[in-house]
Amino acid sequence: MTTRHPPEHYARPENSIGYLSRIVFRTFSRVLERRTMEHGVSAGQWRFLRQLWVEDGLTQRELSDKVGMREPTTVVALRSLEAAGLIRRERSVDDRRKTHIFLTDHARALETLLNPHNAEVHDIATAGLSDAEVETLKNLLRRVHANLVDEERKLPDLNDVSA
Amino acid sequence: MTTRHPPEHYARPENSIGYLSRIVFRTFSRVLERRTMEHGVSAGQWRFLRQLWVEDGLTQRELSDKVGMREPTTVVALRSLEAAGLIRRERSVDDRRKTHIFLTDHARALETLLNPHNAEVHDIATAGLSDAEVETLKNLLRRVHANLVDEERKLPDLNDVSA
DNA sequence: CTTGTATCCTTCGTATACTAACTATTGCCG
DNA sequence: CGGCAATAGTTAGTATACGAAGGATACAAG
Repeated sequence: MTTRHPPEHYARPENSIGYLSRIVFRTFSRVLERRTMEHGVSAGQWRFLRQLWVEDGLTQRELSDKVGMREPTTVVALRSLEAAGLIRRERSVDDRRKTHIFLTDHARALETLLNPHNAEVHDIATAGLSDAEVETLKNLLRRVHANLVDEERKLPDLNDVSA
Repeated sequence: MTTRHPPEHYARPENSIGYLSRIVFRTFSRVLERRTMEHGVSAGQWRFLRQLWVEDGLTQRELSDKVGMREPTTVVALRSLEAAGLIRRERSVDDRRKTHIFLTDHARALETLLNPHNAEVHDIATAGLSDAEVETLKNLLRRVHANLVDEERKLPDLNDVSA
C-alpha cells in the first residue's frame, strides 16, 4: 500500500502532525499554567475544572470522556482537586458503583478569574490568524482526532485476543 | 482588552486549541506506539530516534531543541535509549561540557522498519482530508506554535525577577 | 592567572498520563 | 434464587515531562 507521502517525508518532525500537535499542546499548556498557577491551579486541575464549570454532577466515567483522559488519570486528578478543596465526591444512591463530582463554591468562584486568562492565551496563540483560519484549524484538528478515535475503536484490546 | 471570543466561548473544550491539540497528540501517540512497541520502541524513544535518523552526533542541547523537549526530559529519554542499546554517548574533546549522541547500528536498522508505520498512522489520521487541507493544518499549527514560543521568550524566567 | 559569568548536563522533586489487573456492585438469564 | 458477564472505580507499576537548583567546564575581562 502506498501512503500519502513516502515514509521519509515524516522523518522531519516539522512535517509530522504528531510532533506539531505535541509542541503546540506543550507550549500552550506552559503559557496558560504560568497564569493559572497564580491562583494555585495547575494545568491538570484546570482541564477538569473547565469541564466541571460547564456541568458538574457527572460521574467519573463521563468526566473522563469529556475531558479526554483515561480513568486512572481522572482518579489522580480528582484526588488533587479534592485535596485542594475544589470538588466534592458523592456516591450515587441508585447505583453505588458510581461517584458524582460536584464543584465547591471556591471552585465556582475561580471560573470568572481563570477563563479570561484562557481567552488571553488563545489570543496570543492565534495572533495573525483570521477568524476563518482559527475555525479551519479547529475543524481540521477535530477531523484528525475523529479518524484516530475510529482507528482505536477498530482495534481489539490487546488482552482479548482469543488464540 | 477584548479577546477574539468572550471567555465563555472557550468553556467548551472542543473550542479550545489547547484541548484539541492535546487529544490529537495523545490519540496519535497511542495509535503509533501500538505499532512501534512491536519492535520494542516506546513513543518517547521513537521521538528521539526520528530526529537522530535525520542527523546524529548532535549535542544533548541541540537534540532537545529539535525534538521539542526540555533537557531533563532528554536526559531520561537518552538513558532509556542507551540502556536499550540504541545510542552511544561521546564526550566532546574540544568542549568537555558537551556530549554528542550517536546511533548504534541496531538503531539505524530500525529506521526502515518504523518509518512506514509512522506514514501509515499519518494516512489514518488524515483520511478524508485533501493534500491541501493537510498542508493547511500543518501550517496553522506551525504559526500557533511560533506565536506561543514568542510569548515564552518575552517572559522573564520566574527566578530572575530583580526586586 | 583569577574572578565572575555563561553554558551544558545532571539531579531532585513533582505532575501528568497510560496499560493491566483488581474490587465492588449491578443487572441479566435461567 | 444463583451464577456470571458487564460496568464503575481503584490500585500498581511505569513512562513522559517539566521547573528549580547544582556541579563541571569554558570563557571573557581585568
